[in-house]
Amino acid sequence: MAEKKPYYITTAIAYTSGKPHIGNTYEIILTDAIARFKRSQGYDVRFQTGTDEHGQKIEEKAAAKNVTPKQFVDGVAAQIKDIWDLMNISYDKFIRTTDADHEKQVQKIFKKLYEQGDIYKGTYEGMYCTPCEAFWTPSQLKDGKCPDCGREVKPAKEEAYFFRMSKYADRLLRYYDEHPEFITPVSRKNEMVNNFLKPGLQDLCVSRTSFKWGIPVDFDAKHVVYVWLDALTNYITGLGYDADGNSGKLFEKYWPADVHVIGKDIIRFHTIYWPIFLMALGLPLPKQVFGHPWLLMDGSKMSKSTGNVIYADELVKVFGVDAVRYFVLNDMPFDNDGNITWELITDRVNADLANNLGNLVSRTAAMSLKYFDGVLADKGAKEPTDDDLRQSAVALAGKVAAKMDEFKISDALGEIFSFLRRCNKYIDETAPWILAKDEAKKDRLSTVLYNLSESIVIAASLLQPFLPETAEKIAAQFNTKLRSFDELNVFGKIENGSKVSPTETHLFARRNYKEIEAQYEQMHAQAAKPEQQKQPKKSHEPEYPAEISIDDFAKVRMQIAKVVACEKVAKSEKLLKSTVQIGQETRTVVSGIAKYYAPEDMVGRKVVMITNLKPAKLCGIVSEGMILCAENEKGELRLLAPEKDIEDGSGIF
RNA sequence: CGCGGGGUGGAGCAGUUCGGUAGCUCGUCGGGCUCAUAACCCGAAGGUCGCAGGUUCGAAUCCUGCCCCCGCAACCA
Repeated sequence: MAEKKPYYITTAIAYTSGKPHIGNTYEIILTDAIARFKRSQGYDVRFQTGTDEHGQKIEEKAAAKNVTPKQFVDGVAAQIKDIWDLMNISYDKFIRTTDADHEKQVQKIFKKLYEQGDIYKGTYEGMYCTPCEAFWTPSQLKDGKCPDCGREVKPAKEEAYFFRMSKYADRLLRYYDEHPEFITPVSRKNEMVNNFLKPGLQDLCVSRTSFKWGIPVDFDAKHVVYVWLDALTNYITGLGYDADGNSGKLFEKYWPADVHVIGKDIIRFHTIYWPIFLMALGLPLPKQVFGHPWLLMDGSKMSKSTGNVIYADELVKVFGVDAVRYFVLNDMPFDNDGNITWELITDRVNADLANNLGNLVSRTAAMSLKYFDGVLADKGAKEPTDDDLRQSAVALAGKVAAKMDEFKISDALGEIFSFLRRCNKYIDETAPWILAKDEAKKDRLSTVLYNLSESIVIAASLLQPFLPETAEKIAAQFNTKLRSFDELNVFGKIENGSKVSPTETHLFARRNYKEIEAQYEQMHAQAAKPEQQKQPKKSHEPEYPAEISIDDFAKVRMQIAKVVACEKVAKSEKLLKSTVQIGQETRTVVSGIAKYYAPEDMVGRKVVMITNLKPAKLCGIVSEGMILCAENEKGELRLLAPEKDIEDGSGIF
């Protein structure tokens, strides 16, 4: 037997800052489908995923929850793993950047690069943006602010280690040229070249002293390794790479990776920094980096603060694992962002999975049982229409593989489902129920049902990478096994005399959207109803406790305030900065009402204000309170005002 | 001029690299069938391909200008 060809595929490791939503989960499903497909083609696949667990953000989140960073990431990593398992992900290795062997290797790699002169110690003098953990040169600043986040930066000097990126830039460009498939889709390549390589690569700062939750630089304890050097190397440490040259067998076998599947937002790290790190280590570069698009919720990016997050486990509760896998795989365009709504997924599941696939299986099985007690047999009673079906069936694997080679998952599924449609049509063409009425046509009827069953099993075998559970169920119903890829060019492998089992439950139930809506509401008793999503896209209903005590209410100090001056906050669409009089006191308050009130409308008004709210900085202005407004579903705002005039400073009870 | 993505029948998308009769799925309407999960099969209606110019025998596709949407970032006290 020929040696199986190795195939190493990875996802980006998930950042353990919180529970991943369906958009994050898409990546692992996508990678799983590719990995399973390659396995079915006979590759010796190794599929690695995992979690990225270091960094300042984690340190802060853990502190906020009063747990150690390690406790915090243990919790989130377990949650992530649960979701991966729920989604039936066939990973071979789940690496965590807090794994002892990974940490040790990162330290060794850092040291090695330092000793060979690729990493050097320097001082960073520049403008530091605390939230971004990033230094910027004066020329990089935008209006004197952080070009990344727009916030204030302050001059700072810090000892830091740097990586000599520029040294490798030419080699990298050459690699791009010699390997046109390296960055997929290609449209992203130009972005990298024009934005980062052509202007000249800056040396990259690869250590931090501003926080502790990271892998310590072992020869300089003040420093922790910059998170990208830590995270990216997971792809080799997970294979047992050793910087001293004692790498394990897995590494020898699987490196370089065949493909890193990642989100389009981190293409830069995977196509510039990662290859350069590898060059410095003297290792071959990954063959391909596939930057997939994002899954959007009803047209906008999912985020907790906008309240439009959908989680995989919720979807699974409603639709089942394979339906969710199918939806994200099928509805994601190749290089455009995809879109998910409860309505879209309902329609998709009904049309493709219940009507086309499920019903085909169910009607075929039902007829076999009804006419032949479930016994399948090719009686050789052929007719011309069979040829087209059989040809389509044996051609299918090749078509699917061609699409998969380009990572056009949706197109690959499209091939399979259009074949299933062909099968449904075949039933119409042959009209088995008419054949059944004529005893002389028994053999023809048997042949027709055999052809159908055979076609279904072929389709199911090809569906296995995408819908693993469903494919197994179909094979079980036809009392056969799913076929490997290279068995799919033959039509007629079901043994004569095999038996079909009755349909116990449908593969996929047809769902109506109202039902889904009700179920969703049940899960989210408090959250916005699906059909309301469209209007207040950005509004988010706070979750109120059922009741509060009078003491809770008494904590809020509200007073009448008089607006004495007001101006628009430059650089902001929504903010007004008002100066208000509250009795003797004057305060500044920033309010997000610019769309509904002009500054000149505000001056002279008496408004209701919370005066003991902790001051907060908005757009660099300290806001010392909150002006109360009513907000309707459309997000329109109306100021609250005393019904008759009353002195400013008056309390509200 | 911050960076990036996008605007194609009611919905979701393909087609744009290398110009040549505008395509798929869903929905709608009409018909057929009854094995099947109100399913399946056939047919039809429905598009000035964001707008305006230009190049060309010919533009969704190339060029110029403009409009709108979204993401990043900021932000709703």
